Parts: sequence; C-alpha cells; structure tokens
Amino acid sequence: MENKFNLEFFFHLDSVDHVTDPAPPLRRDAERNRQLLLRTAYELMATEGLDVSYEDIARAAGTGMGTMYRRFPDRQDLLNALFNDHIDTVIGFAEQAAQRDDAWAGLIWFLEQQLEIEARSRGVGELLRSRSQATAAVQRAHDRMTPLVAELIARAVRAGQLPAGATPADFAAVHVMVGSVMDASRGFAPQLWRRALTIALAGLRHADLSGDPPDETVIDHLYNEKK
Amino acid sequence: MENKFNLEFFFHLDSVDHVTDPAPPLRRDAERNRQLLLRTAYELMATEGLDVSYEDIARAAGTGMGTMYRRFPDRQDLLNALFNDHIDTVIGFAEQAAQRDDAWAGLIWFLEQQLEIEARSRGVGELLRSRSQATAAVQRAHDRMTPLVAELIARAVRAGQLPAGATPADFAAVHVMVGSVMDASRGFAPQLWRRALTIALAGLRHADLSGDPPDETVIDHLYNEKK
DNA sequence: CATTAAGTGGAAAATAAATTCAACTTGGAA
DNA sequence: TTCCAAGTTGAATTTATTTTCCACTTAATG
Repeated sequence: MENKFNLEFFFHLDSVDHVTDPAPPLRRDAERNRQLLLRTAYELMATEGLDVSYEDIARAAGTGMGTMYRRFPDRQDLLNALFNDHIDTVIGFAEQAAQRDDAWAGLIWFLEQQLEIEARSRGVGELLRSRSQATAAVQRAHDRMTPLVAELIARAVRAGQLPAGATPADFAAVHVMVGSVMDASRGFAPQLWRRALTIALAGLRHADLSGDPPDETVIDHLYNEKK
Repeated sequence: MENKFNLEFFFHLDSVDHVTDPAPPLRRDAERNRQLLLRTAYELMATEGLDVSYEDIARAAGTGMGTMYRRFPDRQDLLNALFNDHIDTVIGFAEQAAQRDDAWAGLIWFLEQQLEIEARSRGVGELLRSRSQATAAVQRAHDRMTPLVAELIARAVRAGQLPAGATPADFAAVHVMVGSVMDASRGFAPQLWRRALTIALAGLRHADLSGDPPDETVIDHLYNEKK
C-alpha cells in the first residue's frame, strides 16, 4: 500500500516530460549511424517500397544488423522515424484545403499534393494507401483528415461542383485508383498517374452517383483496416 | 539434308494432335488427385490470390506436397491448368465487343465482363492485371486483345463517344484502377468496384485527354512486363 | 588516462517457404 | 494373382529472411 503510493509519487515526479521524452540522448557515433540508417532506409523504400529487408538496409548503410535492430526494434519504429513528418505534411494539406472557399478546388489540390509526395516515394504511397502496414500515426492521420474531406465534399455537392451522392468513400476510391496506376507504372512511365488523376477526377465530377451510397464504414476499412 | 526432310515429314505425321497433347493419360487415382488439387487451388486463389503456398494447397487438398510437385512442377504449370480457360473466355469477350456497332457500348461491356470474372476470383484479377506472374498465355491474350481495344477506342473517338486523345493505355489504366479498388475492398465491400467503374468510365468519357498521349509502349509495360 | 556504459558487428539460431527424394502404395496390364 | 511402372507421402534439404546474442569496440566522463 505505502509502496504503491510511493511508486505513484515517484511517477508523478518525473512523469510528463519523461513519459513523452524518455530518450537518453544517443552517443555521437550512435546518432551518426542512426541518421545513416534512416537515410539509407528512406532511399531504398523510395524505390523498392516498404518491405525492404533489414539486412538490405544494414548492408547498404554499411553497418551490422545488430545496429539496425538496436535502433529500430521493429518495423513500426523505423516507419515512424522515417515517415511521421511526411504524414504531418499531408495532414497539413488537408487542413489547408479545408480552409478554401472553393471546395472542389480544395479537394483537387489536396489530392494532388498527397500524390506528388507519394510519387517521390513508393514507401509513402504504400503507407498512405495500403492499409496493411499502417502505423498508428497513419491511422490517426486518416481519422483526422476524413472529416475534413467529408466536409469539403459536402460543400462541393452543395455548390453543384460534385454530383449528388458523392461520398468520402468515392474520394478515397479515387485516391486508391490513381495510386494503383502510379505503382504499376513507376519506372517506365513516372507521369502516367497524372493522366489517371485527370480521368478519375473528371469521373468523380460527372459520374451518376445517385445509386445507393457505399456504407459509411467503407472509407475506414479502405484506409485503416489491417489486411 | 535427307535427315532434315525426314524429320519434317515425321513432324507432319503425328503433329497437331500430339504436339498439343503429348500427355500419356494419367492413372485413375492420379487424375482424381489432380482434379482435387486444381479445385482446391482454385478456391484458395479465389480468396487469397495467386501466391498461396504449395504447402497450403496440398494440405487443404489432403495430399502430400510431393503430389503437388509431381503434377505441377512449377507455378506456371498450375496457373496454366487453372486459368487458361478463363483467359480464353476473356479473349472471347474482346472479340465479341469488337463486333459491336456501338464502340463505346462494346468497350464498357468488355471491361465489365472482365471485371465480373475478376470479382469472382482474386487470382484471375492478379493474373490479368499484375504483370508480375503473367503466364505466356496471359501475355498472348493481351497481345491479341490490345489491337481490338485500340480499334474500338479509335472508333469511339471518331463517333464522338470518347474525347480526342483517348488511347488504349487510358483504357488499361481504367482497368487497373477499378481492379485496385476491387482488391482493396474484397471482403468488406465486394460491390464497391462497380462504383469505381462508374466513376472511371465517366472520367474516360469526360476528361480532357488532349495533352501529350502516353507512349505507345506503356500499355505493354502495364500488362506484360515482368515486375 | 582509466573506466565503463553504450554501442557495434556479424555469426548463429529461429522461422518459414520451396523443393527434393527415398521408401512405401496401388492401379491395372498380362 | 502377380508384378511393376506410376503414384504417393512426408521427412529432410535448400533457400531466404528475421531475430537474437555475445565477444569486442569506443565515446565520454571524472
């Protein structure tokens, strides 16, 4: 009992700061290696996608496997370190888009910015679209962005810029669709996705979407559900 | 010289039938197992996709791995046995579509038929769209179908049913796009691809495709190239 | 500098799938 | 019936990757 109390007291003493930032700073050589591994992993994932092997990363960086595992005990740690900034950037795009008066212009702009980032890194695309490896950060990002997009779509419908019946799931589908062309054509036609985007957006604008709308939960499954 | 002549003579004698059907007929139990493995593999691939492990197939069929390997020494053999009929069916669709007077209606119908088949089996979809595991039969199928589609598109453009600048690559992109939504939503929204198809087709019809057209070879890469 | 906690490398163990193969069945021809 | 080529099985091997671990460095502190 007193023991428990003492522990709680202790906990409160060095809590807040240390809970979110318990990191004892790295030794200089370790920090150098960490950065090296991150740069290497980022480059490999930009071209190969998220599931480059730890061994490949370590070899390309010139370090041992042990270093890799000590710094990033599992893939989540690595993905967080690599991509959380990108994800924040994308959230920022959604927020900026939501500010716009012209809802449809906002939607186009948001999607385009997001896809530009995905085009620069296959890894980011897989993270933002492939639901299987999604980190907690990605899930939170989608949770944050979905309402903003929903609002933009509702406004665009009201403004007559989108057909009645258009839903956030349709917008997500467009994102997935254009991304799939990007993935399929990387290497031999790195700009083909722009044409696919043109097509998909024109479709969203002109399609008859009056049929029964997709279930509300579809968008979450599409983005958040594990494989 | 005479030798060569004799060989050719021989070849003509027992050619056609034996070249395509050199198979010494299987023992009854072996044939039963073969069918069982094919049914099992088909079902697993319908839900899981093409890369179910040989072990899973053998286990589900209740046979040993050895049987699997004896009958289908490599994956190509298995894929051919499983899917060549489907592929022929799809080629048939393209040919029928090419007959139609209304080119645009033919294109829609062709794509829809193909996607219906893909919807029934994830494996077929991966085979027809993912270029990585494509069998020789799939490559030949695309080689056969591409000119038919190209002709339909040209006619649809002439008839004002498609915007100037629309290419076979755009049609392939639509196929890939809708397929990606199908793959992403299998299980929780098995009909979502229809909505994606509505969107993508409306886009093809209404997009401004006057920009520089994708390179002629893009469609081959998209469908035929190895990963 | 001496000390040592932190860091490193890389070989070895664990995992998992693909593939082989030798010992054992069995269908069906004679 | 007998026989054996064809067929089967599943354990063993290979291949590929992930993960652990410990003997060996090294940065940084007093």
